[in-house]
Amino acid sequence: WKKKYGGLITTQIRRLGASCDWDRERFTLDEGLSRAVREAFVRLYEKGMIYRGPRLINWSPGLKTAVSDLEVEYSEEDATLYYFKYMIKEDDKDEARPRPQAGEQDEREAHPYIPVATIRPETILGDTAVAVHPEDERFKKFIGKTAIVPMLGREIPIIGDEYVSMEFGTGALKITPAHDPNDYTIAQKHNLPMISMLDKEAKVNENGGKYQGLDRFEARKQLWADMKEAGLVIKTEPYRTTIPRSQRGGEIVEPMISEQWFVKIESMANAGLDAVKDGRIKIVPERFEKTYFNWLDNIKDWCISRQLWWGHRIPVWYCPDGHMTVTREDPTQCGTCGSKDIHQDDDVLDTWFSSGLWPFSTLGWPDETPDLKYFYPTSYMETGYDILFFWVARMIMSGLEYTGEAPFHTVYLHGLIRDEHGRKMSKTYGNVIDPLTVMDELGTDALRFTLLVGATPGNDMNLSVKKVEANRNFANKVWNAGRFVINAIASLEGMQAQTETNTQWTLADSWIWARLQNLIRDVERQFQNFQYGQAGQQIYDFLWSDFADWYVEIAKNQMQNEESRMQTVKTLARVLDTTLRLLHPFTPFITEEVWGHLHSALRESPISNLSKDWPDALIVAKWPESRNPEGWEADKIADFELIQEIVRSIRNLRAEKNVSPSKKIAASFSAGAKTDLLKAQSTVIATLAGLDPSLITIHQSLAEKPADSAALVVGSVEIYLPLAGMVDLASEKTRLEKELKEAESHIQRLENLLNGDFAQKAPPALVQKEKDKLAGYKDTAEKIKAQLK
RNA sequence: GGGUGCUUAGCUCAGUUGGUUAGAGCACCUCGUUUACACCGAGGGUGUCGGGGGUUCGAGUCCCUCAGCGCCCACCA
Repeated sequence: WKKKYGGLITTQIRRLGASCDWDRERFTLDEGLSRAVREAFVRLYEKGMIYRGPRLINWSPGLKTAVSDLEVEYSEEDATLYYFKYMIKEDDKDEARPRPQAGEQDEREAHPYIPVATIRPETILGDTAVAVHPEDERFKKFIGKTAIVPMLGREIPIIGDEYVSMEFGTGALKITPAHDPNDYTIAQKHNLPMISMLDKEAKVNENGGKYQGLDRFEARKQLWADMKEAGLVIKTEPYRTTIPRSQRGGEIVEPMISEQWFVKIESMANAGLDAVKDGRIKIVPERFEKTYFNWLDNIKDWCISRQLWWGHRIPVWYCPDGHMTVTREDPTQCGTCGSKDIHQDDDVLDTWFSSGLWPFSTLGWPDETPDLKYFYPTSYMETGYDILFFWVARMIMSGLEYTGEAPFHTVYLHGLIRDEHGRKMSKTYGNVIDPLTVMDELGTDALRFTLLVGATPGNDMNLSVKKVEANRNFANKVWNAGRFVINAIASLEGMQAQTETNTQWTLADSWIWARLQNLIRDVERQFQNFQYGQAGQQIYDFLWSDFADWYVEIAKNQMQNEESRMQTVKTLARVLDTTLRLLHPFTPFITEEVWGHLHSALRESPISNLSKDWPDALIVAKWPESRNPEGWEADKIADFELIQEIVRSIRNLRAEKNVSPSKKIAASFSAGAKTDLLKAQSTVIATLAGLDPSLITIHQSLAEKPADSAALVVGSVEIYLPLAGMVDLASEKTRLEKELKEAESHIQRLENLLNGDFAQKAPPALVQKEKDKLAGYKDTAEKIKAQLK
């Protein structure tokens, strides 16, 4: 069974591209791990931290096992509240009481009772007291007297306890210590007997008189019917309450007294608290530390026994005299009396008992193996927040208890995946997204990228196929960008290798390289802060917008020219290489594939020295590092951004005027201080904006504004596009006026800002930045005004 | 009841220590047969950042408060 299902799980994990050392795969019932479990149990036992005792536990009648509090789910459901009479014993009646007359009040005097309400009438069979509030004027006179259990006739005391709320229900409470946690607590306080009235299948047992053998719900019906017959029933009413159900089976869980094994948890819990409080362990996101503290502060002893066939058996042997033998090796005789007639405890351990040992049981503990020395303590624990208590807290407690060290220094918690509207995925809704199907249809990389980029730590994520599709498109973009670069490398065939020194980098070359350096730094920073989604998003934007939409388009042009072809291809290859490295953890398959092709293309090319230090596979290639300081080449970036703005505004105008994209048009620039820059970049501008290179004029200033032209102002640069026949003077005026208004509103805003306290109190660099901006807008506004004239 | 998170474009969501004119994908509209990609390219519209108050030169971001939704924990029979 394990081979089949365990194999399925690891197949899925491999399919997702998890990069694990599969030789170290471990299963919780492996011999080594089992030995660790035995060692852990015996150690705790020898320290007196494990005990066996009666305890009210959550019993699952279907699974026939105890389930932990954490495995119980409460759901609000419709139920019935049953009101009935707890008759006071006749003998206790006041002798001086007057004879009953007609009417209820008198009758009640004659046959006094306490009204009680319950949701589970069958538990009446296990009642051992009736409790009222000691200050309750209605009932306090009954305290110390005796009540009669309906149908059974058993006599039970009436007690006073402040736990009882006078306002709720009837103000009186029946006490069933063996089947209710609160009643259990009250019973212990008052030394009440505990009567179990259900067996392991939740049928009434021998304590239930004539109801013995009935299922709990059947007994409820019958008992109530009989009580009705006997005149003990007051009424029933519908009631909404929370019902405890088993997380696994879904059936109603029954609190029951049972013999179980427990771990005294207090010292382990305190150690676990300290490790997070003093920073030895950090939980990401931080808010879960509070949740963790709250749980450990209120923790109860850990019930570690389970009545299942599946698991590590509890290593305790009993002899007929009841001696217990607890040893690391299976014993052949009783450790106390030597009896050979011994049998092992039937119960197994809670699965989390063994899972809690995982960080070191997998490494050979308790032996001081080389693996244990090298890998323990581990570093990061990555898991879903839903098992913070089940698993993480127990690994921390166990790690500290058995090894004296925190098992890891950081816990990173991810959220749960829901459907696109935030609902839990369930078969009933039909909203389940099967990851295998998604991977088949859209690719593993697309799914991985979606999961990584769409999620923020500790927050649930709504997954939709649409998102995966968008990222499939991205993977396609990576593929095609790769194809372009590889073809570009092939186009160098026959060229002589150049030395680096005579290379002239263009503005675009410098810009994309500087942007890449910024990207490397940003991604590094995002990773440090566990912002994996942000990191992925930035790489996505860089590759798609900066590299593919801008640089590749410019590169096409630069490659036309024999002289600049080689250095352009070099830049293409270098940028692609670095981007693929950054992207690899997100989309390992396609990046590995593209990189492999890139590698072999380079090897055969005149620029093969670019790849001379590369390993055989991207997965083991060095992670990129930026050696350039923050702000490096900021002026080049600013220059290029001006070119981008110019191109965008020309494209914008063309779209507005419906100029066919294939039509190459003329343009005049009045560029002022940017004249040299624009002259150098005129080919770039022409290519990207659809201008005719031979019809471009760039001057510092224009004596005369070209007639019949549309005018644009980008920063301090004026652009004139002679669109004879397409330019309507009136609409041009409107457009320019609109732009002027916009510039003026910026000027207004900035002037207000700079005249306020901002100038004095804000950091000077920031103030200067705003001042520069103001100057820019003023310049723009002046130019637009001139054009309007 | 205690705790915690969410509320940002039509939809699903980013927005890292408070600092430009708040972003993305999808959807929508216009244009495009440029030899990497139509799973594409160019352009376009949409926001009282849930309401109110406060701190600050400056708030989507910090504090208080109210409302709605979700989750965790505890469960008054």
